[in-house]
Amino acid sequence: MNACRRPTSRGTTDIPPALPPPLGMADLPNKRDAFIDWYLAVVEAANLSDKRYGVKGMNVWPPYGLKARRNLDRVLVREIEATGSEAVEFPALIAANEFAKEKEHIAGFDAQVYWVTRGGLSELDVPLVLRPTSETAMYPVFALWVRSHKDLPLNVYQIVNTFRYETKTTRPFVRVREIHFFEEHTCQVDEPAATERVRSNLGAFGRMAVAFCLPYLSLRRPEWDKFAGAYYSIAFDIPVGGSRTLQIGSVHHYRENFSGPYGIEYEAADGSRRHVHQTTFGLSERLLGAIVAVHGDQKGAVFPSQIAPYEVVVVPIPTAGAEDAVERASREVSERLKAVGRRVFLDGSDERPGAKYYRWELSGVPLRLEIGRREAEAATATAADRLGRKERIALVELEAAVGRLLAAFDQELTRRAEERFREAIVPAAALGELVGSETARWIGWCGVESCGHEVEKAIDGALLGTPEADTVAPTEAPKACIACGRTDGVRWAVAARPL
RNA sequence: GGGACUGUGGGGUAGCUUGGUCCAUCCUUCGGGGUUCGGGACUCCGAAACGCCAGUUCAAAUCUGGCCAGUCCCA
Repeated sequence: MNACRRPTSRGTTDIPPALPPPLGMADLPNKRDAFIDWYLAVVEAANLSDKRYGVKGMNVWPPYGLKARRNLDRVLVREIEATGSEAVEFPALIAANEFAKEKEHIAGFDAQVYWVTRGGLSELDVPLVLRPTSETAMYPVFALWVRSHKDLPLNVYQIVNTFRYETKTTRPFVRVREIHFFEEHTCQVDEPAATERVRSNLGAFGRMAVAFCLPYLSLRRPEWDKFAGAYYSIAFDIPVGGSRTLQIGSVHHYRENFSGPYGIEYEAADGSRRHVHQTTFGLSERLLGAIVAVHGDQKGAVFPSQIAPYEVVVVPIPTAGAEDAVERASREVSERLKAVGRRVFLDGSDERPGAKYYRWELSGVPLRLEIGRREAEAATATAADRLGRKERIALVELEAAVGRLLAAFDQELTRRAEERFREAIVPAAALGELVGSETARWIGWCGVESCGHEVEKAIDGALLGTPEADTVAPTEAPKACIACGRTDGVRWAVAARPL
C-alpha cells in the first residue's frame, strides 16, 4: 500500500486533487469466518487507517480515511448544533489535583491515564494527566461560567483527541489509545431538565444513525456497568456478528455527582443556591468502525452516502476511436455534479475499467457512473450502485438522477442492515441457551444484580442493559427472569459479548 | 497484570529446526516504455526487505539477551 499514490493523468482528463485508495488484488478474508482478519484487511486496503505508526493504538489518518471521518463529524456537528449545543475546546492536559476530585471517576480511569510528569529537564510540581475524557478539564471552568439560572442550560461540545492507555489488543477505530472523541457536556437547572437533555441526545443520535444507515440498540446500562461517576448511563450498541456487540456511543446523567466536588452552582430565581445537574454524550471514530463492520461485504467497504469520501466515481471507458468523446462526457458529468455540491472522483488513471470497478468497490463508493462510447453517443451514463444495481440515466437529468440513486442506495443499505439486525438478537428463555450462543440475546431480567451476573457468566459476556423507548424489544412481555424465575417486575434486557 | 507465540521489500510470503551454498524465494505492489481499455490486460526494463540495540562466532535472517511492535490465551 502506498498512501501517497496518485493516478497518472491521461490525456487532458482533469484529475481532482485528491488521493485515491490503492489497488488491492488479493481477495479479502471471509467476513463471516474470519471477521477480524476481514475487518483489518478492509481498513487497510481501502486506505482508511494506517496502523504502521509504531506506537500501540495510535494510527495515522490517510487522506481517504480522513475524508470519511470528517464527513462523519459533519453529521455529528449538524445534529448536535440543531439541539442548541455550541462548540468549545478545552486543553488536553489536566492538573492531577483537579483530576482527582470526583472519587468514582478517578477510580474508573486511574488505570487508563497517561501522565505527564516532566517538563523539559525538571519534574513538574503538579503532575498532569493527558485527558482520557474531559469532565475534569471542563468542570472547574464551568464553575466559573455558571453563576445564575440565566446561564443555564449550558450545552457545549468538543471534538478532540483523548488518550486512554488500553491494555487489550488495539484495533483501528474500535479500540485505540488516541481517541477521536466527540463529547457533549451540559449543565441543567435540575434533575428533570437533565433527563430532558438525555432524551434530546437520544433523539439526536437517532438522527445521526439515519445518516449512518445503522440500526442500533439504546440500552440503559445496569448499575455495575455505568460510566464512572454517573447516576445512570445509556449506551448504544450494535451487533457485529455472532454474539458480539460493539458500543458505539453513550449518554450519561451525572445528577450532582460532579457539580458537588467541582462547585458548579447557581443562584436560582428564588435566591437559593443550587448545584447544576449534568449530562454528557460521547461518540468516537468507533462509529466509522461500526459502519465498516456492519455495511462492508466480501468486496470491501460500503459507505452510506453522507459518510462516503466520494459519493460518486466516474469511470471513463475509452474505446479506440472514441477517446475524446468519452473524455469530454466524463469531464462534463464530473463537473456538473461538483457544481451542485456532490463529492465526485473522476478516475482518469491508466488502469482498465474493470480494475477501477474493483478498486472503488473495495473503497466503498456508493455510486459509479460508467461512460464509454455508447453513453457518450447517447448522452447517457450507466449508473451502478455499490449494492449491485445498475441502470442507464440520461445526462439531461444527471443531477436529479444521481440524487435519486443515492437516496435509494441509502434506503436499501438501511433495509439490509435492519434485516440482519433483527436476526442478530434472539430471545432466550433459559440460561443454558446463553452458553455458546450464536447471537446476542433478549432475556427476561428481574433487575437484581446477582441474576445479572449469572447471565453474564452464562454468555461469557455482559448484560448490556434494558431498552430505552427508542429501542424495539420483542412485542410479547418477558415471562420470567432467566436466572431466578421471578415473574413480577421482569423486563427485557440484552445479553451479549462486547467486542 | 500473568503466560505463550510472532516480527523478512508498500502488502502477503519462502528460508530459521541443523549458522556458511542468501549481495535472500515467489505473488502482489511501485517507477518507466510499448500495445491495450464495456468486470482484476499483456509485454519489456527497473525499484524495493531480514523490527531496534547489544552479544556469541572466522561467519548471524538463522543462536542468546534486552527493548519496541503485533497476535493469542488467562485474570
